[in-house]
Amino acid sequence: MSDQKRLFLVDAYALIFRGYYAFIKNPRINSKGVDTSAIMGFMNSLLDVIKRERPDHLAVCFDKGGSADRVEMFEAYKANRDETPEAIKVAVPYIEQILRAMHIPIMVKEGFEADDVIGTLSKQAEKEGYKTFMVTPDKDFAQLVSDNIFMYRPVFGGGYETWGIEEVKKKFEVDDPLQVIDFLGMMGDSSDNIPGLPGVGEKTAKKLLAEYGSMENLLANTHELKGKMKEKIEASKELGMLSKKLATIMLDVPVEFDAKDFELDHPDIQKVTKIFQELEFRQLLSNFQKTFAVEDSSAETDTEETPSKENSKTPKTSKPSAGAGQFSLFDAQGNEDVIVSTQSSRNTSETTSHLYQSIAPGLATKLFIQNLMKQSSVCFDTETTGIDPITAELVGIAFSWEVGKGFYLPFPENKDDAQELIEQLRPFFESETIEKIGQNLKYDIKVLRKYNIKVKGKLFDTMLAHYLINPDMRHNMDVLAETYLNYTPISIEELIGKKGKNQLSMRDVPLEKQTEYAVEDADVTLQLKEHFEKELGEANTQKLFDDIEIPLLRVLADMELEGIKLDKEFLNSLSEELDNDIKNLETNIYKEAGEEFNIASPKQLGDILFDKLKLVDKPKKTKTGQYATSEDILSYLAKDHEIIKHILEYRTLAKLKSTYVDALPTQVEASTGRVHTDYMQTVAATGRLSSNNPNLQNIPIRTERGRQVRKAFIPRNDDYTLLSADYSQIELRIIAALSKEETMINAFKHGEDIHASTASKVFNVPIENVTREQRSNAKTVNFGIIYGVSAFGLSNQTDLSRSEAKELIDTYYATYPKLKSYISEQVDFARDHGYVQTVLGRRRYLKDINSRNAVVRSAAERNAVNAPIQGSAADIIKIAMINIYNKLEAGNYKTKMLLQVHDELVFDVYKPELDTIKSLVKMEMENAYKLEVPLDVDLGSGNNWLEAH
DNA sequence: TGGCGCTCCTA
DNA sequence: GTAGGAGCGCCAA
Repeated sequence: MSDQKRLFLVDAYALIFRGYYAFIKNPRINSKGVDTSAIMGFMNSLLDVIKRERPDHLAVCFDKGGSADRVEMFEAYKANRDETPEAIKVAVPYIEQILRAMHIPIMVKEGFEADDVIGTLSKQAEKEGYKTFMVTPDKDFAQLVSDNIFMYRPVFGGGYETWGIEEVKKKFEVDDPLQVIDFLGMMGDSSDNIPGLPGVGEKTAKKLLAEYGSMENLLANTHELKGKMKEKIEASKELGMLSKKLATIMLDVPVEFDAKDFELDHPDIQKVTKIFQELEFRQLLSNFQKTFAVEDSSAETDTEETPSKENSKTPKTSKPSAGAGQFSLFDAQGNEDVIVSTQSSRNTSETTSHLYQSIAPGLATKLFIQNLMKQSSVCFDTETTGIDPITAELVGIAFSWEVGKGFYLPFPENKDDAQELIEQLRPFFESETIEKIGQNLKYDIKVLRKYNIKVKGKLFDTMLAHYLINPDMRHNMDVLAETYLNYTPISIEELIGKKGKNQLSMRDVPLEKQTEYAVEDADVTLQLKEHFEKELGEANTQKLFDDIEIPLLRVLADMELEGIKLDKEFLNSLSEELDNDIKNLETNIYKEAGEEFNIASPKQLGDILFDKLKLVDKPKKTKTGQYATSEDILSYLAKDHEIIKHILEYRTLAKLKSTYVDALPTQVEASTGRVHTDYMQTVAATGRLSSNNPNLQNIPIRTERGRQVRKAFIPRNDDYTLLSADYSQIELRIIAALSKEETMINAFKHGEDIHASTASKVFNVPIENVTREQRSNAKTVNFGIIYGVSAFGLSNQTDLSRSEAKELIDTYYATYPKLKSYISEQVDFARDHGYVQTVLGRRRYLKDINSRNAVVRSAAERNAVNAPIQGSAADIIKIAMINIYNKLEAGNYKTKMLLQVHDELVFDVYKPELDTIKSLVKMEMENAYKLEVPLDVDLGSGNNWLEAH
């Protein structure tokens, strides 16, 4: 950096609002009931800027009395801004007080906005040779950017970005920062009540700006525009010029830049401390003291007066220059071989006594591990730098084996040192005899696997336990602790802040806090385990837990870490093709509609189709009062209107492009070059898995165009091939077996086409004479049964009328009488017991089964029918997965299991192993569970997922 | 910036 | 009629 002097001008209200909204979900209320969110948010940002940048000159600018000039120009200007929230009103006097105590000048000018004050000051400072940084998130300021004036913007996820001329040009697609005024004038700004040109949003504004360069030039050439846009803009020329004026920041405010006055001075630490204590800002106070520690010796005196523990532990030698609030993880210098007790009680819950200790490196760690190895059952919890286990690094591990007590082992940031430490723990994690307890162990296992540690021995996962005990509830630790232990753990947000704005990494949290948080989690998890252990036995789900969910956890961890290879180039070319077609459709649709609009907006689309084009007399509406434009409604109209056909195709292609073709390549993990989905083992109430980030269980297959996406999923290299194995009609087989419906069982035993067989019986024709339509209707009823049919639903799904549908269902039940009685037995069972269960005893509780509300009750009854079927199918494939996994491990195969899609498994097969694997997989899947109906598995292999099908 | 509604993809 | 996840538009806090 040059020795040019640097001036920082802070936009007070913008940062206050930002701070306030950052805490909107759980506002900071102190013991006196004052909402301090806004003050805290603002002070955090201010200290952050000072700490990072150490400015020579600094001032904070406020608005006062709104802009008289602007209000005169446009009466609606800022008129219908919402009432300022109470917390912000309270905040301002406090902030002014603090700023005065910090000796930071406050700039306000009656009748001017902070924008104008900052604009004027920065131009003045520029003339005097300063570099000015405008601290604000507000994009309006971009118009002021020059060679010596920059925006200093807090960004999503923490940190700041500096916008110079180049950045502004790029962001706004302009040639000169001054054009930002034209841009804002065209687009408008609802929060500032700048009206903008009607129908012009961000995209159009950029387009117009690129073409015309300025508002004036655009308005002078409106004859070149066409269609609706031409009309609208021509009618709004005055509004356009007005908007531009409103967006212009004034540079002639009567304020004076005074270099001396703006110099960043030593704060009056005592005064600031007093205010912070009054507000109960402990963390902020210690942060403040650290920031100014070197410059003012009174900081140390003050520190001792502070009652808070973390402050008394603030290392007095730590210089701010050492980095952004970094705390050495091993700050127990001089006695590093001793176990250091950090805190012995929580500030918030005095009712709970506990002893949480952090372990220093060296001898203390050795002694700790010796002790650890003597335990028979230990709860542990890893703390990492992020939530994605593939990129996250260990920050520490908490251990607990006695309620109320526990230890925290911090990990060094250096990779080699971290590996060295984890090696010391290897005997523990790989011990077959020590039981490991955790909440969501799949995560910890994946993290540890990256350090080349395979967790062995018995496992107890409290999240999985609770999933079996009560699948309909949520299973995160905070909820469980509150429900079962009547205890509220420290929230992660308290530690690292809300996600997004300035969220810290666990590594930035002081060791004492890490210890409290991490060990508390381990302690709570241990207590939950004791609780759930009993309940598992009572619910008779112990076997399901021990034999299915726990073993499956390791299987899933491996599948997720493995990931699947994606052909990015292929998707890119697919994207281009789609883009082409979408653009063509767009042109056609606009032509047919007579104007341009956002086809992706159901609202706008509905207005065009039904208000403007009046395609239907009485259009259907959704419950929110919009016109319904869903696929089934539109396809009904498609034969009469060309535009509908185009819209439907547009939607299909746009969806395909945005959800799959464009999204998937961005989900490829850089370090592995593969996509790693995350299987959720505890969300589906029926026992199924779900998949996300990305969801690989909903990759298109039904349409020709859509299924192309599957070609992008490929084997790891030429030595491998993809194998897909899927259960044929597993749910129908299950219902046939459970209901003991002989007719259906026999059809399966004879390998008949089940839908044709059903049609033949229901319509009373020989199976070879079944028509396509008959088969299709039979198929719909077959599926309907699984979902809990109604005549209404069936008639909606087919061309049949309500009464025809009812007749079909009646005949169906007459053909399969046992099926009918099975269904009523399930409902009766649910009424009597309050739950239904799968073949393995997985329960789903149905609290609404006896509801007096018929709609609610019917829904529960459908669940009573469907849950055991869907759930049993889930049970069966889970067994198959575990068995296959074990065989693959035992046989040391190179083949890996990659994906599960409810009734399908996908493998990356080493070609020489293909035949063996095929029969192994088929064998394990078909024999995973014995039913009276044979299970049948179809296999396919190929160079991509589509070919494998 | 977050949540909700709508739509659409899967088994 | 069952079970999910995700992208987009839109509006509010």
